[in-house]
Amino acid sequence: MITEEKKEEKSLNFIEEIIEADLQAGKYKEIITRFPPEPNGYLHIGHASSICLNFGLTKKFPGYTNLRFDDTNPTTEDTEYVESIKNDIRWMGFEWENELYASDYFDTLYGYAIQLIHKGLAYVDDSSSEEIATLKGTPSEPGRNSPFRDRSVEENRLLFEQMKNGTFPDGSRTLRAKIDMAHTNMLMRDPILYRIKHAHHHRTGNNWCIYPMYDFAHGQSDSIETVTHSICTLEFVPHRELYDWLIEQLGIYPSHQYEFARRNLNYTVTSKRKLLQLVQEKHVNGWDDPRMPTISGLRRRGYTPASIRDFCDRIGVARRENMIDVGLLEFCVREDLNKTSLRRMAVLDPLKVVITNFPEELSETCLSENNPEDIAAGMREILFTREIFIEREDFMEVPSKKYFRLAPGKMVRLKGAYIIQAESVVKDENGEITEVHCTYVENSKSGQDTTGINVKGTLHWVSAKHGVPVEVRLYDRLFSVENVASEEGDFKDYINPDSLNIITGYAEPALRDAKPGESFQFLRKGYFAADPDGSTEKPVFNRTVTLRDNWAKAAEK
RNA sequence: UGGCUGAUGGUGUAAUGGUAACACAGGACAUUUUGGUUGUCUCGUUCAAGGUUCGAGUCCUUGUCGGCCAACCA
Repeated sequence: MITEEKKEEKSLNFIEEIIEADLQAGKYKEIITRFPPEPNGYLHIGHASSICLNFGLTKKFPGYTNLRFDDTNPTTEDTEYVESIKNDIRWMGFEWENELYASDYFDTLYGYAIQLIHKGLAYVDDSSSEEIATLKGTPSEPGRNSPFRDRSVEENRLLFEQMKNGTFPDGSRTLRAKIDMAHTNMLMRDPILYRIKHAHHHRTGNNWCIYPMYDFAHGQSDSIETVTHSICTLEFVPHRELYDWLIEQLGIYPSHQYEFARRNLNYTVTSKRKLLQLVQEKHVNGWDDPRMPTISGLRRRGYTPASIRDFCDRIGVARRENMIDVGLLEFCVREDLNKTSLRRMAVLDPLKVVITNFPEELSETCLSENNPEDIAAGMREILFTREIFIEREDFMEVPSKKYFRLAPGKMVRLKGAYIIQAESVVKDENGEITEVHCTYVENSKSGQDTTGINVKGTLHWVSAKHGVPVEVRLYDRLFSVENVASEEGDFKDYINPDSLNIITGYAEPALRDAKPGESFQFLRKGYFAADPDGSTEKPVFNRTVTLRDNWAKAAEK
């Protein structure tokens, strides 16, 4: 038997297993999932995981996925967020079946509330929020009944109607489910279903002054949409009991809730509250600042949809607490960009090199591949001149052992051009090296080298005559500690002060035509994406990620 | 003092009572006109103690440790 390679099928995650079992049991012919963001902020890498899960499920199994905005809290929500969320999901490469809003169901939800009142399962409570909290008890002590718990159905109906009609001020009354104030699950101790908020809603305007709480909107919306598998994160586990209770009492379509563990990334915060704070207090330049873990930030940073999807796929789905190394995300984008991005040369920290035996006026055409991973990307022309820039770190007057870049008397190859040898250095009054004088080796031109000389180092370079200045934004992680949430004190104390370093470098002229969003590999330096702030006169590039750098690792030791 | 939930290399995820695997990270070598890429090799793991079983990461018991739950947020 020579070939027995049945492609190892990737094992299913626990949610896929549930779905497969449901499908096989004939419980459903197709499945319906939903991605339910609240439009109160921008989507981040954590949402990406949920998006890939929910949309991925209905790519793998028959069915579809809805986009539903969980817009039940008018004071925090805005259409700006709605638009950005839609844009980000599409950019990620997913399309929803229906665009829906919890606010579209306000009438239905109101009807559901009336039903509960008639069944004697809901009552209007006049208690203040403090009183409600006091009577709630604690996880280990039972709560006590509200004095308003035993109002008649008729009285409740009337009061709830008045709540709806705007008779009462904010906070003066709530509608509560009548369940059990001694329940071991705190959420079952007569949860609030409706609260009064005289606030403008981004979609329903001033039509309503009462708004349903999450627990009275989410499961009901799932049910209205006949969502089969309602997937959320672990902190909603205690809500499931209430989710099921409401569906049962209302006698509506039984959607089911399944929970997975939120993905945590080290050196990163993904709390919307904290991200909002970073934006509002201008620690970053907006939601799409390339240091932000938002989808829009990652996009501007140069991350590709494929790399983010690959990342989500690799980290998987489970129910245990986790802390994922942000290095994996970087690996994913390197892997993607390595295959697709065009190579260009840019010197970020220039040191002038004069090739003393090269003619002053000559601009010699050299060829270099656009992408060694993709022959079809072809070659491009670059101009070689007597004066060029190399990276300052690529020259050492007194080289350390194993350093095989440029040093006095040493030879290196200039990528796509000639082999040069360093002869002497020019220094300023501070002893700082300002120029390196070299000679080039005749007949050593790239592709036509007949010298037989073997050099270990190959450097990137830019012609001093033809190079164009570019602004380069070097990003580093936004936080200097691995687990920001577990640190004492204010999370902002752990912001990395060096998360952004703006420099001016010299790049080959082709980079002037980079379109915003386009990604390049700057040879030996990393992947860089053109930023919309740039122009033909002054291109701007964001460093997505550095290349792997074994030399830097070795040099550290 | 309660309820819910979880525990597999440094990290993440598999193994569905039958050889603990895959990826990332780390290390070594080879290849390379990017100290990139690629290839080969290497490193190291079932929370603990009992029990059931021919056989336990998986089942049972007890314990230990972690996470979540007392917003008119979602």
